[in-house]
Amino acid sequence: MEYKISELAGICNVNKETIRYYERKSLIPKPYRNNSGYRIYGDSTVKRVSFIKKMQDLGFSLSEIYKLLGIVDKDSDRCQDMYQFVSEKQMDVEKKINDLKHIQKVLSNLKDCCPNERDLYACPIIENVLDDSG
Amino acid sequence: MEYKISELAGICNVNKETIRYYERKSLIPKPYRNNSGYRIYGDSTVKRVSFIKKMQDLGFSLSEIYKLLGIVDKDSDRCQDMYQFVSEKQMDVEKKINDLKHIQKVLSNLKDCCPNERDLYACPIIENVLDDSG
DNA sequence: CTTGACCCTGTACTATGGTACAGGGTTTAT
DNA sequence: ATAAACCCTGTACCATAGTACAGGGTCAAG
Repeated sequence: MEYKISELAGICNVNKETIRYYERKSLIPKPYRNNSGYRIYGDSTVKRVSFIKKMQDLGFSLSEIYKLLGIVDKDSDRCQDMYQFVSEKQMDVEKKINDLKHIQKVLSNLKDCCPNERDLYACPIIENVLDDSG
Repeated sequence: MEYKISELAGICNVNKETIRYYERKSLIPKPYRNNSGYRIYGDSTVKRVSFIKKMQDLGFSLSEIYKLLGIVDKDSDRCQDMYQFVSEKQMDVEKKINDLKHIQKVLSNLKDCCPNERDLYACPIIENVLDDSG
């Protein structure tokens, strides 16, 4: 399948300016241009933009994602120190999961303890986040 | 205990400009000032700044944190719609944990499959992130 | 054959979350 | 009593991740 920029943007649920921005930042390859100079994308770019968005949601920065995409692109420069980079990310992700589980408990307590919307501001539970977060 | 701005910043491991920035943004209360106009903080601010940093690491924005702190401050304005806000955040957090678990698997596969650092850029596993991320 | 919906480039602007001065006062150690 | 190491305000600047707009070309329908 072939897509013009707005179609790609629509499928990936991003602004088309974002697509051009990713191109400037070399996060996606320079696409084929038709006779009018329009950018024409294939399915691999759909996947790639979706991947970028996914990773971003999970707290990876665009420069980290750029590095990870070095593997996809088989770019030996960007793959320098990739092993260590992946190891560090593993630890980050581990920690993030644990912290999020804690937050999950706190949010859940927050609701259980104050089922009445009006009472929330007096709820003592939020203090636990502070107490446990050190 | 009482702390001057640099002490607070040191304990919380943030820049002292960040502390003043949080004050401007009303994320921390305006502190007591001594005779020289110096900001003097107590332990509650240590907790509060730590909480802010913790939540930030977990993907909450400062404006979301501001809202959550409305409970601590018993501010009925900021607590408007808090119940719904917390419910939404619960779902976000749930989703984030699941996605991070997936990333964890991918990162782990990435290392297992290519124990030689030089081979990483040829590793086929990263494609899975793309394939599974839709 | 023109109107509207696209596309292009280039540049400027935005929000978020800080960070870095400049220009001045205070405190502390020698 | 003076230098180093703090503190103050105010403003400017930075990176990240976009978003908007000006000024112009292209294409498809009526």
